[in-house]
Amino acid sequence: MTLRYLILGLLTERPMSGYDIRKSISGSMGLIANVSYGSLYPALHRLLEDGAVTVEVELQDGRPPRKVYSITDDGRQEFERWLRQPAGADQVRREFLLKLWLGKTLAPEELTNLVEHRRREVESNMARLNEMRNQVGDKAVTYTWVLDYFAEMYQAELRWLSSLKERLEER
Amino acid sequence: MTLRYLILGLLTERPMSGYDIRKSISGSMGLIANVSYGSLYPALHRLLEDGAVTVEVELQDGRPPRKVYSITDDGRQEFERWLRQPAGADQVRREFLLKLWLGKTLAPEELTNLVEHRRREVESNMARLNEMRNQVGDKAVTYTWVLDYFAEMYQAELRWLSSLKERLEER
DNA sequence: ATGGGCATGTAAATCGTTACATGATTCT
DNA sequence: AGAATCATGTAACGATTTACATGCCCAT
Repeated sequence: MTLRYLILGLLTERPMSGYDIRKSISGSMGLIANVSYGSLYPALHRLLEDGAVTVEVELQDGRPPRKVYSITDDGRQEFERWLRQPAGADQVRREFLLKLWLGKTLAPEELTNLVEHRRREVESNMARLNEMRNQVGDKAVTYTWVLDYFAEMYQAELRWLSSLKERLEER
Repeated sequence: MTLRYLILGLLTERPMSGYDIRKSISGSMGLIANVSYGSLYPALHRLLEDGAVTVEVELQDGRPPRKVYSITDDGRQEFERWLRQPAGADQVRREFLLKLWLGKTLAPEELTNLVEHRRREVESNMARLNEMRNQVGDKAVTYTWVLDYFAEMYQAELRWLSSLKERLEER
């Protein structure tokens, strides 16, 4: 259901095709959302049916036609209503934590592997985050705040991971 | 799919009924997982079909019979295999962040509301976490590690929230 | 008496991913 | 020559939530 509002939110900035939306999400918003066409296109059709968006087909030669969606007043209102409603609870699943939690039969070096693997992942996420920071461009302030959020989280996790590593080495 | 392994993991400790499993999860594991009966019972039936668990029915008077599930050797092996496989990517959705990200039309005080609301939630999560810490009992060490993880994360988020609040007050 | 705990389950609805289908153009 | 980009979509499958259905016991 949040995909609906994510789309509406993006369309408040400028009209876009499904393809554009996809690119936009996996680009700058890749950290908090990711979408496949299999969910995106049906969601757009649904929004159209509900009158929250309109389409205009742009014919191109040598390319499939682009269907450019624009948000309507109704859509804007729906989006603004959602924005002001209290946010739903987080839905988080970290398989890594589950394995750690249930991993009491793992040998110390297997635990170390698990932890090391995680560390590498967090570090690669952090690298990606820093790239984003270097190309902020004309994005809204709120964008930088969200980047800061992830920076804090990654740093905290790295701290935790290294203290965990120490405890594992002490045996 | 992780529900399958979560169940198996819990059953390595002791045989349990579906009801027990549910309680156990929403108790000590409430932070990383939550399960409804609508997914739990079918998952148990599936495990039984696959020979990963066995059942024994305990008749009780004045109560519905308990179906107590025990893990089989096959189930144990499957669980151990899963445990040693690299963990899948995190799946995280924080509606709060999405609203912040898209909230460029929100007035400063509306943003403040959003942030304050979030702070209260994080703090109540932290209180819940501290309760858990006080009743660790005979849980495995890995349990405390996971608790530490959440403590770090909550603290980091609170830091971020207060710096955000300051920036909002500066206008 | 009313709500919560005990205890099982099914059905419908929702949400999302993966894989498939198509096909031209441009970059390496 | 082959990969990536542009651009749309559907179908099958999988996971999960919510609501429904049932019914006794115990504490307030």
